[in-house]
Amino acid sequence: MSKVTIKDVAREAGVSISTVSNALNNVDVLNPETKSHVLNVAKRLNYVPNLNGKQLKTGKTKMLGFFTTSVSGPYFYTLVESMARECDRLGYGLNVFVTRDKGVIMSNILGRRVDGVIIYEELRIDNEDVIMMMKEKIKAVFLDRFLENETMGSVIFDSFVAGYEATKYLISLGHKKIAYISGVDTMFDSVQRKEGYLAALREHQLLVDDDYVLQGYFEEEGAYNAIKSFLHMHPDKLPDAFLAGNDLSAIGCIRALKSHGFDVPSDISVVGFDDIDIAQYFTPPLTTVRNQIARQGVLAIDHLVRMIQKKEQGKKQKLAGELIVRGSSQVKIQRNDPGQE
Amino acid sequence: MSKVTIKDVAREAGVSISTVSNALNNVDVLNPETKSHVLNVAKRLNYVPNLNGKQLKTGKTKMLGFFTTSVSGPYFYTLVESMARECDRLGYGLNVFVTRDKGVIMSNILGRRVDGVIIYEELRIDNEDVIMMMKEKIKAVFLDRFLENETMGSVIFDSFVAGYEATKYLISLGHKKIAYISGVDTMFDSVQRKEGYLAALREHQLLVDDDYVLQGYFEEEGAYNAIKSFLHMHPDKLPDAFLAGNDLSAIGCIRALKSHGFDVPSDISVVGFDDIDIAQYFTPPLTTVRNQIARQGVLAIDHLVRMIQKKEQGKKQKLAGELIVRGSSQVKIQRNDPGQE
DNA sequence: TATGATTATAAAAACGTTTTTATAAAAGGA
DNA sequence: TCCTTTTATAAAAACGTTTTTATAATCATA
Repeated sequence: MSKVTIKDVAREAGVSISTVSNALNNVDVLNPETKSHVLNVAKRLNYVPNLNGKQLKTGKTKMLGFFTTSVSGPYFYTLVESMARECDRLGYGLNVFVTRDKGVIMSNILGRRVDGVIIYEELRIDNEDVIMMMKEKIKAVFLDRFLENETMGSVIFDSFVAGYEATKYLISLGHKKIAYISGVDTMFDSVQRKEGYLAALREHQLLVDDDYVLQGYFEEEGAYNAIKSFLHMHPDKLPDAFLAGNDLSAIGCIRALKSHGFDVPSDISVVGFDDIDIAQYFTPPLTTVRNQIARQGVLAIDHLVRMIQKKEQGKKQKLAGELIVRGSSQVKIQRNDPGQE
Repeated sequence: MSKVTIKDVAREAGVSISTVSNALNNVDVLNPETKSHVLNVAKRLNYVPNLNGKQLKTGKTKMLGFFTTSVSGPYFYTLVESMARECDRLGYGLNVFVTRDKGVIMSNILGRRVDGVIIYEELRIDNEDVIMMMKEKIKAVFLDRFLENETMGSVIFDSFVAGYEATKYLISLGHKKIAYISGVDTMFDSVQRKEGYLAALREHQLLVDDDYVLQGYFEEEGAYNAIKSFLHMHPDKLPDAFLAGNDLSAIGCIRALKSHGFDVPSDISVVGFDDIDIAQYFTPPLTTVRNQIARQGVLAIDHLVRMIQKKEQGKKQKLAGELIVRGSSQVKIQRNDPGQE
């Protein structure tokens, strides 16, 4: 227990605890001398206010919560780092909960451990919970989730358009057989990107083949394995290009292709999403649709803090991607001998 | 404010608040019927205990704090993920503070926002602060820092031995001119690894050349640039091997070497440290000294929780590395033409 | 000089819990 | 039957703050 309390300071300084409180929170009502005297005593005693007492009384914790299923990988660390820094800048702390336990989540949110929350979509907080949060006037911003709800905020990346544009880009290079490496079907981004991909294919009357939709789980290993087994099962159906659900899958995909003796991009083009920090350094550097992850984090925090401090209404913010063309994609080479490798 | 409090539950159930409290915390003193009745009412009213009230009274927050300068990159995300999961498993939450602001750090620690803290060494909390933390009986575990202090815990990786062994390994392959890519000199691991490297060189009467100690800042880009400028400034002093301060620098180093037309490992061997998740998938797969990062996180949390719950004394835990030989290193090839490329 | 307004400080209430202490009823023993 | 235990619940105190209300002293005004 923090030994020295406001009472000790009051006693030592020979004033009342309200005077100490006023001095510490510089409520401008005190005689300047009294104030500085109190402050000196507080310093001398190494007084640090107990935050639990403070929080109980004020109802504010100056903490924001981030609830997620993972913090691993470039997507999450970029996000977390940007949010944590923005919190720090704004005088908040960030509580990171890596859990799927609804009880933990709800007792922390409704138990007022934090003044507001950022929720990563994969948690799929159900409607009932959202309604309860609304009733309790919880301030919340959802990431990568389209929330119909009026009072909650959300920041999403426009994955549909990103998928659509990336596919159109590949088509424009002359690729016809384009495969998609999907994430998990509970993930908004994965689904949206696939929808965009399918829309572009249909628009160009290109083949929509179920075999061309692989499961890579948004992870390097997942994509690697998916490609390996695809090449094994359908050696005759080699696509012209792979559209990977995110950069991590693109990297796994390229590794798998390389290990089978294919060259990227001259044999097969690969495009990813996100433009994670290592995308530009990979060999070959990844063509990708940039998702300003750090910006998402900052926007989410800023919005949340405004909702808390300025009673701002929750709003939807949708960020557009930007196609970054690098070395992992190129114009389709029409080979004379169709059976390469 | 969470509208419904324990008082509301008490009133609605027709009992006293102490009875409600006892029912909720199943203190076994109540008539089972009373208890279940109270529980039902609480559930019906969607009662969630206010954590600030609870924390104030009990003096426990069931939160641990992690104070660090960054959460980016494989090292940190592996660490944070493992700590957050272990916290969740043990019924704690994790507060992540990415800051260098001593005021923020101290007011959160001494203000009892958390029951205990994990401190990443780079923060270099000074001795005065450590003493104050001791006086206040703060439970703390330091990561990657050798704390002389008796009452605080620490978990470190034995970077000296790791550096020594890695260097000896390179020497055993026949390499003589071995360069080291250092991190920052305030980082324990970087310094220790370098010391181990130097010790091994001396032991084998090998050249200790200041030009062979580069600054890579423990980052991919940093190492990349360091190698580039080294190759530019000393084209005649090409080493046989690079010992990179961590895997990220090893990756940057290899990229730079490749871009100059060198092959790794046939021209130059490269060895890293940590065995980050992508090390095995890199091309070539990295030879590295494994640092069980996730294990460090778990050990730190477990130890901290025991210090809190079982009043365990703070102790020092030192983890040994393990050399993982992969594709980025090989026996030195004695070329006839010493001036390759 | 007496009165009302202002200033500076103190006292008390409140935040929502848990925990200690008190009270009342039921049960047990002689 | 009376007294002592036990059992079940209620009341009150406490945690460390902030905030509201009260009090005393000073100041201005008439």
